[in-house]
Amino acid sequence: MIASKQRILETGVIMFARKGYGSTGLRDLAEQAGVNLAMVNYFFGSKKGLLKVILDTFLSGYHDIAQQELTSDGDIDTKVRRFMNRIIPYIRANKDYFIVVLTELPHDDPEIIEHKASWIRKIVDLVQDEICTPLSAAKEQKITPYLIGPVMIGMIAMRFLVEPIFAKVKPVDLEVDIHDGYPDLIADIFLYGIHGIQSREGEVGQ
Amino acid sequence: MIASKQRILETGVIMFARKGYGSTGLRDLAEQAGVNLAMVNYFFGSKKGLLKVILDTFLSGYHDIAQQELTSDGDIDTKVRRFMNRIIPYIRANKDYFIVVLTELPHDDPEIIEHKASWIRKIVDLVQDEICTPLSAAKEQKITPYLIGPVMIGMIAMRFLVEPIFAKVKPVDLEVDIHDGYPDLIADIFLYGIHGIQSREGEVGQ
DNA sequence: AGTTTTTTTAAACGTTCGTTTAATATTTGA
DNA sequence: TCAAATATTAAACGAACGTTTAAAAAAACT
Repeated sequence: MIASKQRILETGVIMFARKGYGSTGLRDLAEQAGVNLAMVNYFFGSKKGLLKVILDTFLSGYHDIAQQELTSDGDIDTKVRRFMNRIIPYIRANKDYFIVVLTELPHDDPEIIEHKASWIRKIVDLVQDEICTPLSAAKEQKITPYLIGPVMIGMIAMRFLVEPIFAKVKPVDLEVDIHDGYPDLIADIFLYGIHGIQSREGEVGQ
Repeated sequence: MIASKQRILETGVIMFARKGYGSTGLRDLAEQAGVNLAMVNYFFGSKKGLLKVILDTFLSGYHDIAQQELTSDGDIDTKVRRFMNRIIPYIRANKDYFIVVLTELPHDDPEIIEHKASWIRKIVDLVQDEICTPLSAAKEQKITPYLIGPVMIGMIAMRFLVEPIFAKVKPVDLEVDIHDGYPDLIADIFLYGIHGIQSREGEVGQ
């Protein structure tokens, strides 16, 4: 990719994540990227076009990982653990992309809502086919991807959404919490939780 | 509260949630609320002042619930279950507030970052004192509120963040997934998960 | 080398932005 | 009932917005 276009994309991700899409001005962005104002529209058509590329870039990468790790061999535990061990480093390496995607996810701009919906649809289908259906086959039907999907992603995701504000709150470094075994730890919490509610009739604890 | 002020607040929550703070214009907002443009600055000082009130309103309610349900009697399981049974209906009843808070959480506007940080600090301390410390006392130290907090909130929260886009994706009604036992279900997944990783030496599954 | 295509620039377009002002209407309280 | 405080209005402020244009510079190609 042309250096200027690349610089605009990178700067866009950073600024949209830190200031929000609507609060980021194109003059500000162009200056930070070291390019002329008109280059944004030249390469991306519009401000919204830049946002679309950012969303597509992250979500296609996310979908690729889900596709690879959820559809290949193994039982549910193996798949979940494999998925977590790839998706968490991916998100961690693309924190600002992730923040832009999550903060723009609920907004209802008709031009970009289709972009998001088409990706989400694919990912929901993957979780349905590879996790929910096998789970429901083993036990009685009760878990849908619309229920389990957000729970699983939420366990992973919220950390990165609150990290910028945690940085202002927590005295020490936050990275130490994400050690080598972190993806396995999250996978274990999730799997113990899912298997727990599937196997019991009574109550947990007390 | 004065009717006009109330209407501006309610409309602000809805529009910030649907379009984003930065992409919402004050003229648009005033017209939707049925008030004069100047009333926003009259009652809230500035656009940013309106956002601060929205953040404070939701986060103070959130903190009150955490305070009440986490500091009163009971073991960890009881506290978590009690908390979930109050916080999920609270978020559900204030979906748009919640979306505004979450989507504005990572942004670094110095004027409002202190508002967010002071609330987050209090909530982190609660989770630390009431959940992490008792957990770590029972077993060896390894869980911090910065690790467990986002996991717990994420399990609850992500649903409401993706709900607007799910509505475009899922053919049927999403509300059916949130039945009466939903908070207990989430609490169970969380508690089975936490107790699972605390009690094992080996691996879960396969 | 000369030609075509692509990239970059400076300037201006019209619009919308958040905010302020000063005058008017309404409500409040003595 | 009349003065004081509060609420509401229309209009305007300058600044910033996203976008477009036309010309210049650079790169690619023949």
